Amino acid sequence: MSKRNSKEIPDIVIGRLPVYLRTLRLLADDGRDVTSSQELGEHLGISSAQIRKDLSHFGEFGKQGTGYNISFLCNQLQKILNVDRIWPVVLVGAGSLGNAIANYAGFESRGFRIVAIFDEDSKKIGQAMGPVHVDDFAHLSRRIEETGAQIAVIAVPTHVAQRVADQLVEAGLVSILCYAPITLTTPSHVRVEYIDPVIHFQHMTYYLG
Amino acid sequence: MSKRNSKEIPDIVIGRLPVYLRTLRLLADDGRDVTSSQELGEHLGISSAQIRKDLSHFGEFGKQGTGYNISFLCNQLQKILNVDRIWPVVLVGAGSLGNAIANYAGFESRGFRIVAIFDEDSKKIGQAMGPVHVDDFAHLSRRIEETGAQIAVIAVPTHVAQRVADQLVEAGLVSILCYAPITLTTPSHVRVEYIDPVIHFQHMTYYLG
DNA sequence: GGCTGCTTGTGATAAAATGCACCAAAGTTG
DNA sequence: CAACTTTGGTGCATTTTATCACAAGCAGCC
Repeated sequence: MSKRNSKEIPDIVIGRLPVYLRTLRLLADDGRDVTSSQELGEHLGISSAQIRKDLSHFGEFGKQGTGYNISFLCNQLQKILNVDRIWPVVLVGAGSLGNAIANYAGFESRGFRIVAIFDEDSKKIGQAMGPVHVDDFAHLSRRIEETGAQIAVIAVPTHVAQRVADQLVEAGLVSILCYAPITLTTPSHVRVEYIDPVIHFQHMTYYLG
Repeated sequence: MSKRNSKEIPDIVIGRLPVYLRTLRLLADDGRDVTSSQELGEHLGISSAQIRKDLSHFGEFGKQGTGYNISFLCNQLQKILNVDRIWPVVLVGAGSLGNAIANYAGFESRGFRIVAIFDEDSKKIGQAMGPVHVDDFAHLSRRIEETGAQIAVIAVPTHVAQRVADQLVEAGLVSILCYAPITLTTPSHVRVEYIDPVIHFQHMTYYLG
């Protein structure tokens, strides 16, 4: 039976589902039709029991003796994660990082599309970048309304990141992925996640003695 | 008393230290001299008790009634994380993501320096990119030996990432930061961490219903 | 049809992480 | 200088997370 509604499922479990999905899609690309919690676990470096238990929060997707049908499980995970559709995403910051994100071709197949890019630098406004043209940051609210975006990416220098975040929240966005190396202060209804390579480096160097 | 040697300290604790360090440096840049576990916790959205407990694994850095001297604590954390020096890092992949990483100016102040960039595309080899010129991936081993690098960044397309990882391991690297959306298979002495924005997006969309 | 060999889903159990309460030390105030 | 406030460090309780172990289900085969 498919278990309780969302709220009670641990966030850490939700966090692993995208990794499962990513891996299953790669297996499917390899031509594979079925897999097992054991194979998946070995590939990901986690225990098969954990994978089974994680999935069991949402339903029964496998068959005893056989394992999981890959394309079926992909579909189920996509529904669970709400990526059985395309989410519009706005990007703030048209520097080299913004450019790399805008030009990345791998978003669409996994449920996301960059629908607008903003910057304050008049030299950048109007330039083509990836699928769109750089827009004036002053047009943020209007463009968010037009596109219906709920997700933003911050790729601006550290010292302006908080100000940008404030304006994104003001414009009604509720999910922010922040590449600037700073912890943002936001209202509790806004979910912020962070990407900072140096955090990973420093985690590694601890063990390098 | 400064507690047990490294091995017994939970990895999850180590993972928070770089965030503490990052935040303390920002406070210092703001001209602040002292802070408290409470202030730090509010800023980071975690409990003050957790911060105190995390730090207590390594020694006693605060003063009752006052809190923590920021520059002192920064220095201590830098020593603990071994970033009281500059670590050479090699980057594989000179596409737009590689370019963004190579041009990022924020590494040096936090303990890292890109000392080489590799690609297989002869049109890119020789180009200036950030602080160095793109080198032939075939020269990997030699350049790693010359630079003494132990850390690598993978910024190549998904379908070549595993092959690149194999060669990095072959060349003796023990720490890999992978931007490709794939879980790499490596020997157990190699530490791999991942950055994949879509994983974060999908985590967010779960809650966007 | 009835074995045999796998694999799932899950309740029970173990381990780990977090939060809480307290005390001593340091600073502050009047 | 004494009462009061603030804050870090620490042992304990609680909560969360991961692991174990096994009954039950399915597939293939003789």
